[in-house]
Amino acid sequence: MPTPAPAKDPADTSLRKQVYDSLREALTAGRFAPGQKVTFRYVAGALGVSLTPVREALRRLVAEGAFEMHPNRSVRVPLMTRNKVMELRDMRMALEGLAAGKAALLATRDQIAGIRRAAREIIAARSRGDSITDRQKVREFHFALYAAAGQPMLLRVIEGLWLQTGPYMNLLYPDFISSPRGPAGRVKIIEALQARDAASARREIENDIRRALSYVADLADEAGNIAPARPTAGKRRRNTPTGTTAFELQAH
Amino acid sequence: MPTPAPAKDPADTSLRKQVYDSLREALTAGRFAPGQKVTFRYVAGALGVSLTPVREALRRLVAEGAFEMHPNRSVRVPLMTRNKVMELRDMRMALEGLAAGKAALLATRDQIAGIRRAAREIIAARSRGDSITDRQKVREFHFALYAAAGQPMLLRVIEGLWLQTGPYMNLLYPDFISSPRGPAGRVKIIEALQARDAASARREIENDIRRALSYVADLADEAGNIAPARPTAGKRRRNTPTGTTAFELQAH
DNA sequence: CCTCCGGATTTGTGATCACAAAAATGCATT
DNA sequence: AATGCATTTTTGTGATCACAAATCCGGAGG
Repeated sequence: MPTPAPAKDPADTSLRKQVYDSLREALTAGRFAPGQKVTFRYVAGALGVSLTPVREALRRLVAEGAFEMHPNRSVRVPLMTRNKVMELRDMRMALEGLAAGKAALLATRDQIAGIRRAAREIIAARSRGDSITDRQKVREFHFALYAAAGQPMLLRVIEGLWLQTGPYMNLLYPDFISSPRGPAGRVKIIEALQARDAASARREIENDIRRALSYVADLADEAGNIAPARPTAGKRRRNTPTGTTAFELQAH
Repeated sequence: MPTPAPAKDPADTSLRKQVYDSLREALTAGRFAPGQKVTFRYVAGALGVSLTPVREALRRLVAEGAFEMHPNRSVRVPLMTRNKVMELRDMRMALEGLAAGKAALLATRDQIAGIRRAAREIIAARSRGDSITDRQKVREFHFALYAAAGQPMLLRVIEGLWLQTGPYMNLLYPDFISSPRGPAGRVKIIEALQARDAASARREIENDIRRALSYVADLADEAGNIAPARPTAGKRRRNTPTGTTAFELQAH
């Protein structure tokens, strides 16, 4: 039973961790609107826990940049301006390029096989228009690659950057993924791994990230407004749980 | 009055922030021994606050990698192995090189002046053997440079990496800083800024970090894994606590 | 209709309590 | 003296309470 989530620490059953995972999952799944205010008591109510674990989970996500806390001490989902996306793009190019280069030098046969399998599953999902598993497998492909670099601290930082870009990667669908060069880049990466060609692996990853994030950046204007859905102009009266975007809770 | 500390959010007077700053400062000042256990109640007692703000501050530092939490749910100061230092070295080279390159393209005349001033103060402090202000000014030099890149998210990540390497940078003193190429590198960086030469600025920063962190990495086996460690020896567990370094509190 | 101001409500912060897991301690047995 | 086991102490976790700052809301005055 391969769980899609990294499941980094299966032994941690603390409520704090559960809240953290729930929020993180909801964030990457785009279940929070950019700019939306998130109160401690709302999350606590939605998940049926007290404030204590919610505070710690939310604060950690703030420290990781997944949420941001304003001087008015209110927590919101960050708005992405074009400049911010470009900044994340450059950081990701630098670090994921570094990881890909290391991976090319160190990847075992089994690891390469896993990466190739993820690449195949991306093509399969994409061919049948399943954008959900598409995104999931893209993530799997990348992190299987970076894990092969054998640098856990680097992996953590990269995960943090993905968490920040996560909500906005939905914007790549369905238009961007129709681009012809998508699969070709991954093929080249796998070839680079087999050839132990670090420079090539690095270059291909950098190109991949540059293309995708530049595309996203062009969709974000300076105000942080993004094309799809969410007019958001209208004021919300009370943040009754029905008014805001659903943060579907799993009962406890 | 330029306060040496970044003072990112002067308005935040919460106890949590104060505890966070105290711990961070104590950590970079080397007032915690690597591997030392840090309990919530100890910190709370030392600073005269309740557990609540301590928990949140410590957890944030764990999220940032400044401390690490073991599966036994005990918080400790991380031990740096040689591999970890090398990993941090490569990450810092990538990100700080990126920042330096951007800074070369964007730095204003005033910003360059500030960077040059920090460089002069490094030389002054070093010539009179004042390693405390030496380190402080080195930090100032680097972050003035990176701030000129105008990329706040990048700056945050770099700060996180410095926080992790911080306790071990004491190892550079007093031997390493006698190395002849130290001042020359900074001169070249400033020249690169004036010439708007991004590639050169990047290369010089990378060289600087490579030299310093490689030096630390070679010491890490002894410093990180505690002195004894006969390669063939058996258990020899008990990392003699070195008498619990003082975490000097400021009363409240 | 807009602005400003008052109180009522919401919301983050910090302290305290109760509890369970983990570590430390003491004691008896071999 | 060394080892196994039960007890006590320490320590992290989560819930709850009290409080102050921020926000919201409605009405008076322009």
